Amino acid sequence: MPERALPAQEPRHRHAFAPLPPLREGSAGAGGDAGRHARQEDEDRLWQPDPLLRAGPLSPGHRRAHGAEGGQRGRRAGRGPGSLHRGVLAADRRRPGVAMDDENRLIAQRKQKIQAIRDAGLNPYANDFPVSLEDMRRVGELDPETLSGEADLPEGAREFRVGGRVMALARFGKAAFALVRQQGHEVQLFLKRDLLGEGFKAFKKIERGDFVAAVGPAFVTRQGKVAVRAREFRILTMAVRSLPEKWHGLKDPELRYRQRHVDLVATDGVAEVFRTRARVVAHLRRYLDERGFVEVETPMMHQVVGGAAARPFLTHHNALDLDLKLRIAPELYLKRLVVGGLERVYEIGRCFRNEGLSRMHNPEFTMLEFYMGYATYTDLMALTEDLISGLVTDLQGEPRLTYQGQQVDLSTPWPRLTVVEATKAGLSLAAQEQGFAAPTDDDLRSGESLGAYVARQRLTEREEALAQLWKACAGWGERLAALFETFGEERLPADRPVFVVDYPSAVSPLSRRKDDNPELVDRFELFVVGREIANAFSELNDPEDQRRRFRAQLEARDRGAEETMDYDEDYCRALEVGMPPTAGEGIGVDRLTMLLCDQPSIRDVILFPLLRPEGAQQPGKQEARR
RNA sequence: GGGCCCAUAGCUCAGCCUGGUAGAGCACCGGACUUUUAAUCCGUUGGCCGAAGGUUCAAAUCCUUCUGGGCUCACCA
Repeated sequence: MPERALPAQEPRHRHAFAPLPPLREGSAGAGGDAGRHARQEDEDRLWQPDPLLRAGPLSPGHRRAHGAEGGQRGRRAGRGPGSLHRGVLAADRRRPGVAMDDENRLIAQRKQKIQAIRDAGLNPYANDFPVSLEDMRRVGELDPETLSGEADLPEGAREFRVGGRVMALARFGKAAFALVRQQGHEVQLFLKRDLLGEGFKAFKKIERGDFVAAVGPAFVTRQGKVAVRAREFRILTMAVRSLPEKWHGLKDPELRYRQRHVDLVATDGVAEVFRTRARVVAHLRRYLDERGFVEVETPMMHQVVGGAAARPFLTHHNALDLDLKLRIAPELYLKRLVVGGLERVYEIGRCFRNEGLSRMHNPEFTMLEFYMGYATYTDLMALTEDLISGLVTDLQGEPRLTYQGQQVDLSTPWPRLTVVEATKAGLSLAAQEQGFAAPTDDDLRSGESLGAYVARQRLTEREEALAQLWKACAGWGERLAALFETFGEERLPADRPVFVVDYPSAVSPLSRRKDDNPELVDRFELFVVGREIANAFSELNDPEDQRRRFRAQLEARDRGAEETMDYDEDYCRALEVGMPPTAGEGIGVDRLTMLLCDQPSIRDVILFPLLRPEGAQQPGKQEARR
């Protein structure tokens, strides 16, 4: 079935995306320092594709480290220091772009060191000493078991040009070890005074956090580790501000999010999360590209909000004197493209919803939406299984993951439950926990019977969340959806992904009704560990029914529903041009990344999550007026 | 927005209940040490205890307000 529905396209298609040929030597050096580039061997070209850079599975140990870290943060919640007004790390956030008054002893000492380097005739911000990432990797791949010891190194042994940020320093009087890191690769340098001579004086000024480079052969230390014995040593860049403590790293969540650059350097595993996120996005893109989907970019500034139920951000275009809203979803534009003949189309991009923040919600978030002509929501379930289990296998080496201690088996096919089944199961579990009567099939049959059941069991008194929803609910579909959200979602099986199918048409204004039951639509949502990861349906392409659904949204708004869709007549007109039978799906990229990186908060997978501005105007310490 | 909790050295944290001169580890600075793995040893330096107000002879500590943050509930993916 998947094979029929989702054929990978012919090679012809892939050729259209073949990588550009490498730049030629002359072009890159034009107008610049030709000697700088001439020094490197061809294989070391900075811009060349790297045959060694393969996307392998994450090591299990690495993932465990993430989990432990997340747990520790959880336990420490609320205990971290919050003041941000005096620290080395905090100070320049208070006055970005303004002369600092946060000189402290550490910074003054660093500046003195930088001056001392200048006084010695050296450049503390040098860029004339190339280092080879290729060499970094090669040193990293050397096996201490087979590498000959120091005494065995022949004269003229292979030398490596390595360098990066100093992450650890162990100094002795006349020798030292420095662990340097570049692009995730770490190499240990061994520096001896009698080998370096004058260069050792420069080394004396180095601290953790500075960038250095060295050239020399590799050897095995007495501790059995590979290191590069520096024959030549250079300072590349000196840092003015010191890094957080190496052992504890940066714990204060606010500092971590506000100064992600420091977090990335200092907190173990953070850089890896964002490298993995990039691989997730690349995988999604590659998967869709290979199957003939066209990537597009549709407007983010909308005049009519649609495609989801959410409140938008408002903005304004001056020249047109036009009020605009940041998009809450690209859906209606993408389907216009299906009408236009881009029958496999997708967009990966930011959406904006003007709502509260939580561990699961950031006001701007990244969504993949794709539409597939001549397909149904059933086809998309198969595609989703294939896509996500393949992604997990690519990253983990097997279709299995652990999220916050919960093991999830992603081997396909995944179980499917109807909304009615999931609601009944959830209510039955809740009934056992809380001592009320489980619903019968008759209770779930109509809006009236649901209302009677909820009243009889006093469910709105038990669940404040339901009470909120219930007020704006009318009819079977809305009431069932409210009960599913309150009682069903969080009680779904957690050890497997679950497709919840057959949503009520009343809560699915853009979905196609089921042929055998117009109260239901051809729609599913994918839940993993009780979290909604994807939402998909066969698209409604009957323009008259679409108009009725939009009108129903307006009626719901009048009843007090806060988040409803605008009536989009232009979209209905597009449907009148004719949209082929189509299925579409949205996948929350941030939430998917949370699962794959075992991160507890959406803020841990967004580089710069929205934070309140630092508006603390302190009386007596007012900033200069401008 | 509601509830609970938090803010002390560059970083990670004690001290607060029970008010009486501000502490530790790491980092930094000085010294010793030519194979370290959170190196070790010796000696220094470093704080408007988030801000403002109050109680008190005396406040990091008790009270109030403010600012920022975390968790959680509600809406949404």
